[in-house]
Amino acid sequence: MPGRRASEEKRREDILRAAFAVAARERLGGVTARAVAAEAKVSPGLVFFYFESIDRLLVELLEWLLAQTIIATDLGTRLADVADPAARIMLAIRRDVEWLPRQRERVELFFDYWVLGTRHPAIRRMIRHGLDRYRDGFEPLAATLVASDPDRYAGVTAKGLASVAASFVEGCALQIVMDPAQFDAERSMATLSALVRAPAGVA
Amino acid sequence: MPGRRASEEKRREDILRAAFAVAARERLGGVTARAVAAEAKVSPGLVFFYFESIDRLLVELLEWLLAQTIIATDLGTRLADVADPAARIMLAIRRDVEWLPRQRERVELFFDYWVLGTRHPAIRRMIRHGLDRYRDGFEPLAATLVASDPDRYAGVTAKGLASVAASFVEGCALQIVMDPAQFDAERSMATLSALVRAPAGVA
DNA sequence: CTCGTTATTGATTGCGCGATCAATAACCCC
DNA sequence: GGGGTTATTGATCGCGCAATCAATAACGAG
Repeated sequence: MPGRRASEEKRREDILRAAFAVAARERLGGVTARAVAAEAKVSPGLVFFYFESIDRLLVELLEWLLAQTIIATDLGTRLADVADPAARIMLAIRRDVEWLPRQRERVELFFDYWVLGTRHPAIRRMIRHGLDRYRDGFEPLAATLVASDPDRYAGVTAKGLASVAASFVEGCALQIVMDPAQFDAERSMATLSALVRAPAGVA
Repeated sequence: MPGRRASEEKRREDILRAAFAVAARERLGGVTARAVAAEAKVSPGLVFFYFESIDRLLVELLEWLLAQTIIATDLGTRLADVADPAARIMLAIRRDVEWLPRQRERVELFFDYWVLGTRHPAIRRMIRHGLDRYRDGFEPLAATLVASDPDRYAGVTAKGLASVAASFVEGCALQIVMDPAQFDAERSMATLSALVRAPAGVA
């Protein structure tokens, strides 16, 4: 029945949360006005009252998701406790790789958005920005590492190392989402450490 | 006008090629019966005559694509000419990373399929299999490398190394598709080589 | 030349989607 | 408690899609 119920931000957030619930369950393709409305227990029309279009809703959902996830990544930062620069960056990588399987729904959603972004300029920009931020997060760690032993890391730049680290983690994400059983995070981490001859990042 | 024209495999292939043309231009979402039919200059109905459903068409297109691409990867195999095992695997990685930007359409298509695969079991299996094959392609190279200097590569297994190499290349693919201008393949390769202290794979 | 076969057509059906909007019920203020 | 405001509804429109199918034109066989 029509009429005022909740107002302003409350409903917006309800609907966004509902959209996330639907997306987590049925992926981006399942996020339709009707499905979101049903999940939020409102009428389809209300979705368009708060978000002018489904497109707009998707953009705002991605914003919400990015904000949330970056915070989550910053949590548990005891990286500073690790003295050895090599061990520190390995730990950072390990932490991220181990985080992936636990947040598989979310990672899958990111890939959905990633693909959507290849055609949707606004989303593309947001994803780019997200990836850039992720990569840049490695840069201070990489810089410290390179500075700590210039001979060993001759030819390695902080930017280059950050980029390689990001590529590696993102590649792991791909494999994990597609076939979690097949992917052996421990083996990959051990291999990486042995390759680079650095501590494996086990705290 | 109805009637017999070409028959059997000819039309099937026409339609598959048309589907690929459409997909390359407009991505998987653009592959509709109408669009493919228009591209192949036949009527929409004919698409269903040869492929029972659009789903089926997409599966066969992926098969076609995988077959083609694996062949393409095998081409130019002068890897055997490179004596040093480390240089050889680095060259393999470099070759793939440099291939990515040139075949961006195709890579984007793979990602479309990848997303589709997260909900479509048959496609998921095919993509998994493709990724496995890709990873396994590194394994002989990795095995030779490890065997060539067991001390240096203590703790590195062929499987682990192959997996790491695949993750890295796949991560590069992600970044390249999203932001080709930003991604510096040369820098990444140089960093990787310096990290592993192996020749950079420039022939 | 004819007749059966078959590849091909295009109109059609049904569906789910995004989006719109007039009607309406809940709320606030005076 | 009445009237203006606004959040909310649900029926509705138009669209593009996958899929169906009766009609039909091209062909081969005899």
